[in-house]
Amino acid sequence: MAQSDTVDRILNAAEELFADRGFSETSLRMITSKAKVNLAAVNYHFGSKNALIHAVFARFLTPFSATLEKAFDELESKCGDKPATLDQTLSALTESAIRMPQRNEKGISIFMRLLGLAYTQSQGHLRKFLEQQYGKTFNRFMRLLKEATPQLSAVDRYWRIQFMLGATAFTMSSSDALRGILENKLGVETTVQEIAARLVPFLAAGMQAKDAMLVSTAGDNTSVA
Amino acid sequence: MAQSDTVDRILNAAEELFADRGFSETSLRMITSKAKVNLAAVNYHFGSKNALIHAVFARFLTPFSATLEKAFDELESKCGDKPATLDQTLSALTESAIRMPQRNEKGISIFMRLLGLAYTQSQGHLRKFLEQQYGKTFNRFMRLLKEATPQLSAVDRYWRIQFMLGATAFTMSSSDALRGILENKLGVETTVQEIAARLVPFLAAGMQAKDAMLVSTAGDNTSVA
DNA sequence: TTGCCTCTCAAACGTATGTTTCAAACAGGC
DNA sequence: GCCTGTTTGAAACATACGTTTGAGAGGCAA
Repeated sequence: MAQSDTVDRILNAAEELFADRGFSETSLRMITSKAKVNLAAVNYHFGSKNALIHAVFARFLTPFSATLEKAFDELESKCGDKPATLDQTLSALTESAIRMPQRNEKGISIFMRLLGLAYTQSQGHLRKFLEQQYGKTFNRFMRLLKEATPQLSAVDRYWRIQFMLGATAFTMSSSDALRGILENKLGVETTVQEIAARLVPFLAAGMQAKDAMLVSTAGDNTSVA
Repeated sequence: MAQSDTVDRILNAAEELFADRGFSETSLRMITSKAKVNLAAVNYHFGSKNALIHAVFARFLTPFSATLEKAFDELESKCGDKPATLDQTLSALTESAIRMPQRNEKGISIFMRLLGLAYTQSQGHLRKFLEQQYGKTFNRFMRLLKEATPQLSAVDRYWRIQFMLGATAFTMSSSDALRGILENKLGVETTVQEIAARLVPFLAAGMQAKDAMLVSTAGDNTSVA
C-alpha cells in the first residue's frame, strides 16, 4: 500500500505543478512537499527528475494513444476505402481526449497544458521520449490529415499543419491563464471541451482556405468559404 | 565606445540564447561567455537578469510598435469611417514586422520565438512589463480586429484571436527549422514573407469560419452565444 | 600630474537545486 | 519469533545559479 500510494501522490503533485509553472521552474522540493512525501522518494521511485517528467506524460499518453488508435481504426473501417474527412479526423482526436477517464475535473486541461509546454519548452529529452514512444500514432494522424486534404499541395499542407499545431499547442499551453482573462473581462467560464469545440472549426476552415498567394497588400479580398 | 559595445553584445547574445533555450534555462554565465564579456557586466549595465530580459524585448518592440502605430494610422485614414477589413488589418501587422530593420537574417524569427516564449512561459514580470509598455498598441490592434469581425460574438472573437496568435507565434518562432525541413523534404525554398503570405489566408479563413458549436460528442452542448 | 567618473575583472557570497547516503521502520515468508 | 528485501526519513553532498564586492584600468577635465 505504501508504495503505490507514494508514487501516485508524487505523480499527481508533479503533474499539477508542472502544468502551473513549467518543468524547470518546478523543484523536486515543491513536488515532494505538495505530495507530503520525502524528498528522496522521487529519486528512489523514478530515478531522476527527467524520468519523473516522462512518467507524468506516460501515465496519460499511453492510455490516450491506445484510445486514439482505436478511434482511428473505427474511423477507417467506417469509411471503407474512402478517406476520412478533415472534420472526422480532427474530431476523432478531440473526442478521444475528452473521453479519457480523468482523475479529477482539471484532468484534461492540465494535460493539454503539459502537451503545449512539451512542444514549446525545448526539453530535448522530453521530445525524444515522446517521439520514440508515441511517434507511431502521431504519424498515423499525419497520414489521415494528408488523405483528408488531397486538394492541397504538399507545401501548402505542410505549412498549414504547422499553423494548426501552433494554434493548438499555443492555446493549450496557456489555456489556464487565457481562461482567467476571459472570465475577468467577459464574465464567462469556459471548459477545455468548449475550447476544443471552438478550435476545430477554426482549424478546419484554415486548412481548407482558398489560396490567396497572389493577393498582396494593395489588393483586396481573400475569398474564404 | 566600451559601454555601448558591451551592452549590445550582451543583448545580442541574450536574445539568441533566450530564443534557443528559454529564459530560465539560459544562465547569465552562458550569456556573458557567448558575448565575451565579464559576468558582472550584466548586473552592472542592466541591474538584474529580469531587467535584461525586459531590455531584450524593448530593443525590438519599441521601434516595432512605433512602426505599427503608423501603419494603423495610414490604414484608418485610408478607410475613412468604414472599418478596415480583416485582411488589411492582418497585413498591416505582418508587413510592419517584415519591414522592420533587422540586425541579421534571423532577426524576425528570433523575435517571433521570443514573443511566443513570453506568452507561454509563465514569467509574471515579463507579462506585466509588456502589458504596461505596449498594451496601448496591442489594444488598438484588438479594436481593429473587433471592427473587422462584427459578425463574431465577443467570446468567439476572443478565442479565435488566441488561435491566430498561437499559429503565428509558433510558426514564426521555429520558421528557421521548419524552412530547413521543408527544403530537405520537398526541395522548396521559402522566405519569411512567403510564410506570412500563406499564414494570412489561413488565419482569415479561421477567423471567419462558420460556428459548429452544436456538434458535440455525447450529450450536452455548451451554449455560448 | 591629480582627481574623478565610468567601466571591467576575478573572486566570493548566499541560496537553491538534483542527487546520494545510510540508518531506521516496515512488510511478508519461513 | 527471526530474517530479508523494500520503502521511508533526515541529513548531507556537490554543483549551479543570480548577485555583490572591491580592487584596478582607462579616459578626460582641471
